[in-house]
Amino acid sequence: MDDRHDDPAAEVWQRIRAISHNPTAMAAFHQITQETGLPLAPLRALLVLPLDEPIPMRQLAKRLGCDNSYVTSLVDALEQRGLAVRRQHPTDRRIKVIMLTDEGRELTKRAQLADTTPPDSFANLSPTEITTLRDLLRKLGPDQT
Amino acid sequence: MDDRHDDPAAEVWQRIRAISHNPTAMAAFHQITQETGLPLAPLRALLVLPLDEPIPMRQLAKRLGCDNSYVTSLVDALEQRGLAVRRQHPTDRRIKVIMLTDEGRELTKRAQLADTTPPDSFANLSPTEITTLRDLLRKLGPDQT
DNA sequence: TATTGTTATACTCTATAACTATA
DNA sequence: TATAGTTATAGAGTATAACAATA
Repeated sequence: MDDRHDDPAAEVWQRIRAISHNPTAMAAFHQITQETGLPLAPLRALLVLPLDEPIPMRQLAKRLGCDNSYVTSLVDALEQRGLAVRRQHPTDRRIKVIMLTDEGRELTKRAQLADTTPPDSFANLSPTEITTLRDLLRKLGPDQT
Repeated sequence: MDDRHDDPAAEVWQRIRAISHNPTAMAAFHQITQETGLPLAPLRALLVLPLDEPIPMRQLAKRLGCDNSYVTSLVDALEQRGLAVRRQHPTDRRIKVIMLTDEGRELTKRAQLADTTPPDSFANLSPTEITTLRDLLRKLGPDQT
């Protein structure tokens, strides 16, 4: 009657995507965008910004896997809201480094927590089941150093 | 040294998202967009279109979980490329039904295959491991009738 | 000459509001 | 009056190409 789950591998694949796209999984994140008015993309940019150490724009582009020109607008959005500032690189004057403000640091920590906290349904699994699941997922790689 | 995996649940959560966003997982899909020039969103729309039975625009909007006005542009894109056609509903003249063409049907089947085929790394798991994984993921819901 | 960042531009994705035709 | 679809518009996300300043 239900032919979607004939193939266990297909069901696994479908479920992995369903869980990761689960709206409740992104709820905390969207909550932040509501409160701050900061769009999702700049908020994500915060996740790859070091809390303490300034990094060049170019480095941010590499971490986000996006174009340099797009980083300009991303950092514009952060700077407009006082979450980050651009500074001159001490030796190479072509480079601008981006650095979180205190406010930006607080928001970043909050975003990181929202980003790494598993959905509530994880409570349905025992610790043993979680480690079994972890070991199986490790085999699906990619290796995460 | 590596403090990302202290918490097994956090690692599971991270890996679930990493696997589902794996670029190679979307490669077949992007391959189709390259070949056909059809953007990603209209291609996804094909996935929820029945192969044989025409459905109203409104129904398509519901299946995609998007606004009616957006369906208009989605179907425009499909129609411009000869993948689907609009027809009058036989009894209610407000309604337009959308129906796949032969070409659209072929592309849809190809897209469905690309969408449901698990990544190659699934070969790293034995059939037993796959079913174990499936059972654990079922507990993470949501229930999928 | 090569590199860093910015600007201008354009395309995709998607929603809201106003509108037309039909029920 | 309510419903189906369309149009106009706008904002978010993102890239390419041309450009300025610096190395």
